[in-house]
Amino acid sequence: MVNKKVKTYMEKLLGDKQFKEAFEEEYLKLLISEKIAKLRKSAHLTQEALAKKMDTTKSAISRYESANYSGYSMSLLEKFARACGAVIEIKFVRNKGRKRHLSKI
Amino acid sequence: MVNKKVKTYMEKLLGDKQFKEAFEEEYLKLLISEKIAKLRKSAHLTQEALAKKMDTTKSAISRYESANYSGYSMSLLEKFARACGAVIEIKFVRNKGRKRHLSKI
DNA sequence: ACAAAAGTTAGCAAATATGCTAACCTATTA
DNA sequence: TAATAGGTTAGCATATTTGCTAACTTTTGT
Repeated sequence: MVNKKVKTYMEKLLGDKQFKEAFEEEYLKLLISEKIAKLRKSAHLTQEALAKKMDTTKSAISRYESANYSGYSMSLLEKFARACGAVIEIKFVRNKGRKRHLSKI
Repeated sequence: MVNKKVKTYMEKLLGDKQFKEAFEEEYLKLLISEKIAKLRKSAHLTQEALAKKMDTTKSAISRYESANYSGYSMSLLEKFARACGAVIEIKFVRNKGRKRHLSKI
């Protein structure tokens, strides 16, 4: 667990809507690039070997695994997963609390 | 649970690599269109209301929720989720064993 | 039945993702 | 040292996605 001061500071920041949205977006990107790199490695493939399986080039793979890339498409991630012998699972999780709805009251 | 004959037949089909890949891809699409439509409804938004929140138009929303659409990008899904007060979780699951079971689908 | 609201579809311009080539960097190893 | 393998970066052409308008169909409510 992170230091408590940092934690409360982050909570404060995350209270700011604008910051929160930007943070979540950046964080997701980071997650994806990290995850696909990890997936490739777990399949014991070099970027070039994977590129061959995906009908693309190693330079493209490098781009996708780079932390500041953001243009992922589902079809790309699907190809990525398949070439690594995996399957994608995608889930939408509603943030609890905050917005109530009239119908719920 | 599906009828047993159907189940074994599906298992046989899914043993065919080509079929399996096509099936998984189509199934994922279906899942996404279904999931985002469900998400929107759970947020009590009409397509038009959601479109406003996402800075687009209701015709676009309709397209994304249609079962034969396949061009999803992560940034779009991200926008979708945010506008509905949700967060995306994405996971790559390595297929370990050789046999797939319908129960997992 | 009627009107309004909600959802669908087609076709277009602009924006964005993708694959490619080619040059470059960094380790590892013969 | 040289050579090779793995990875990174930039710039370009093509392909795909996205938002838009406008007309259309379906559903809902009175």
